[in-house]
Amino acid sequence: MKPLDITQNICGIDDSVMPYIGKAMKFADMCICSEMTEQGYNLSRTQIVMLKVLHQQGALPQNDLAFLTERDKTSLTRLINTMEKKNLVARIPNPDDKRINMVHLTTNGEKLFAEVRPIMKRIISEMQQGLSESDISTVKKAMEIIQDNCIKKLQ
Amino acid sequence: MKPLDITQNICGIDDSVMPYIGKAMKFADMCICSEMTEQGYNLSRTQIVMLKVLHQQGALPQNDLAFLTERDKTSLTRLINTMEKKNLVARIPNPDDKRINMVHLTTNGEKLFAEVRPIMKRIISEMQQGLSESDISTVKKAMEIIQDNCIKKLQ
DNA sequence: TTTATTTAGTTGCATATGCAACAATAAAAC
DNA sequence: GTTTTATTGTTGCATATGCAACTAAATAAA
Repeated sequence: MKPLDITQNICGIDDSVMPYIGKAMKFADMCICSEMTEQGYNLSRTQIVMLKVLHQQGALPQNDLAFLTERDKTSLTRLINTMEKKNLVARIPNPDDKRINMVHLTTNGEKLFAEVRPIMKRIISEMQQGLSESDISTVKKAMEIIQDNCIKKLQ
Repeated sequence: MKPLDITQNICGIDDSVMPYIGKAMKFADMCICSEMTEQGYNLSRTQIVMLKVLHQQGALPQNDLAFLTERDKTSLTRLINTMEKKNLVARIPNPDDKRINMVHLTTNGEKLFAEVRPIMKRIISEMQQGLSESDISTVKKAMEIIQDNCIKKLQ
């Protein structure tokens, strides 16, 4: 049986950065997840992002949370369900507009975020070891350009 | 209600490229999916990648396909099921080793890939509009570094 | 004021993915 | 040659996600 050509550009078509960012993202997620488990935390990257947004912004309606995190509102509903069961967040109805649930960090959620944050910082600096400041800034700029191009196309 | 701070770095913790690549990836996937639908093709990026790998490498055992595409073998099993139902690929048992299924592109699969390939090329060049050669090469290099760092950590 | 429209959130359904456990086959150990 | 181990692929379960359809509440239109 002929050997595999593992040098080729697998995840995309021809000359694009897509396969590279896709794979990097995948491995980064695995890395974060495995490290969190090792440290005894049962948290996905998604959940950590929620903790962070709520920590920085304070309580938010679900709709705003969905918008900020570029997530479908139904997906957000269920994510908040999960995090509520874990006692990380709480829904508090807005008396001024009964349609709205304000999502709060619980004390426990704040505590967990404070514990997890330095771990995340370390993981990220380990993952980005070997990238120069300029590399990082180029990558960010490039990703923003791609995002903008996509948004233009999607409208 | 206080306004949202939508300028902040949402998808990650502090100064990392993760949120940028995550979002770019998400939008790129949406873009590809929407464009394919518009053109009358019911194909995900994942499926297109499979078509491409099989086109370039010829028939492969499921295990090798899973390895090449960095995918769980159970996930691959079900992806091949889907693509087999759509008559894009076929499983052909290997007579020399009865455990192995060789996954082939069908004639229909080859045909579809030939049709879809130029569309993908166009989408990608549109998405990368505004990136210089050097940007692209920096991004690729950076993604490989991140991937390698992750793999080291995961071992 | 009453009706129509819009908005926030939920649920049903379809789909995708990963881990653990499994069956069938092949290879290694004895 | 028989037993043990490893490999290939599948299935069961749990989880995540998105679209369409829905309910409840607020706003606009009549």
